[in-house]
Amino acid sequence: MVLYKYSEELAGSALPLSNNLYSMLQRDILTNKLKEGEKLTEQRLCDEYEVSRTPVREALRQLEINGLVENIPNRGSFVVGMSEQDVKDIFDLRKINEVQAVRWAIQRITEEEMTALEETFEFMEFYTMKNDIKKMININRGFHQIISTACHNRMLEHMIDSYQMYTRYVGEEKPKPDDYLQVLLEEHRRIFQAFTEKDEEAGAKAMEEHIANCKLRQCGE
Amino acid sequence: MVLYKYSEELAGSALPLSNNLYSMLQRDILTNKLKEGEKLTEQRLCDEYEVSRTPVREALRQLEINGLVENIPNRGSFVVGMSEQDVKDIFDLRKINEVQAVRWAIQRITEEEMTALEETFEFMEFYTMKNDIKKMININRGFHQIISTACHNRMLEHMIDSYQMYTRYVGEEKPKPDDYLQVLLEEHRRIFQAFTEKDEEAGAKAMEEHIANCKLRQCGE
DNA sequence: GATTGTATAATTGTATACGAAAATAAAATT
DNA sequence: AATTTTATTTTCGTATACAATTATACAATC
Repeated sequence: MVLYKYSEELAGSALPLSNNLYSMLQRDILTNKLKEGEKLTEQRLCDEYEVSRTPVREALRQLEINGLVENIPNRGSFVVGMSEQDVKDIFDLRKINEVQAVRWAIQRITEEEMTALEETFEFMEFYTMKNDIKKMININRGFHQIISTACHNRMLEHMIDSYQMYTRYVGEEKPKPDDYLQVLLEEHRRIFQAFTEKDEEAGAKAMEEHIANCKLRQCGE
Repeated sequence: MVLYKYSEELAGSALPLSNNLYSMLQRDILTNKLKEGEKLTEQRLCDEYEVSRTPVREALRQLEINGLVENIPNRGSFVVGMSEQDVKDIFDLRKINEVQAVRWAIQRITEEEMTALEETFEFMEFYTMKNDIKKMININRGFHQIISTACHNRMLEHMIDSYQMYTRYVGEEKPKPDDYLQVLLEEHRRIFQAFTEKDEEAGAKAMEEHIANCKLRQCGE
């Protein structure tokens, strides 16, 4: 079942998530194709994305909820976007919440979830060996996804899932050092090991360092 | 300016936020008027809320983002709703994040924000004296709002603001003990005092206990 | 009787139409 | 020339229309 999931992505194109208008606009804002402060005229989006106003408006309202767009009544929608500071701040946020998630997950993980986590980690080892960064990025998401599910706090899971997207495209085309995947793998190994040993403190520490490192790698300094 | 804000609410009706369709549906899901699993046919919502399908669809898509509604393509929208466990979980989430917010806020609060916080706290004292629960609930929101702003982490502020709504209607018509406002005021006094003394640890502790108490008061046990 | 196939109705997804508000351009006034 | 006023255009907010999909009802078959 987990195997199926990754082989599906493996078979499919490089593009991970659905390409509905909402995701596309999200991507284009986060990758700065649509710039901070820019006005998003509905008709313009209709033309550029080749859809009618109804789906455009629906997407804009969704973007408004997660703060990527600001809507001023009767005046229009404006890109809010994310500053470099915002991105750093989100890594700090993710750190707090995902550290807590690991703690709860280690306490509450089911056998089935543990199997999935194990399988996923093995995939990570495999694709590190193959040096396939693209696959690793997808599997990495899966790894964290399993943890956020395993903490059995539906709202924390929801929060982690929705905040993950803000940092999704950060440092995407930044050149990676040769040992990038090895380092990433070792960070995940420490997290995974904390699960096998049911060591909450070790898990919390490993996750905290992992996200701190992600922040360093992707934001620099 | 802060004064204006509250006097505006004072003059206005009891209903705090805007009564657009999104807020109304949100309220009706969270107060269980629309029940878990219930299908939300667009036409039915048009009839019941007396609007056309366009705003209905926009609202449904927004509710989907914050997880109150699930949308299955070509089949429709279904109420997800919140279990009692979810509500408890959210208080735990809020605890983690608002404790962190207090820490950062104590470090980073501006003079202007400090003045606003002071003013707000004085309003709390005033309405506790007047024993006006409705006003206190609004001002309470304002108090926490100022803190989430003062932490100067735009994304944490956004998170706190959006998660606040999940517990907004919880225990609303539950009878309150006689000393309810006094107790609430004292909890806030401890938080406020931590700000005046710039004591991060005291602030964190006060906020943690405050939210734990909110959970106790509103969820019981 | 249960199951499959077909016709009908209901519902969603998208496009378009129209009134209202705002932005812009042009004309009139100081 | 600068400012105000008016007219025009653009854009938003909402309603409605139509095609595509799904659900339902009913008949036919096993």
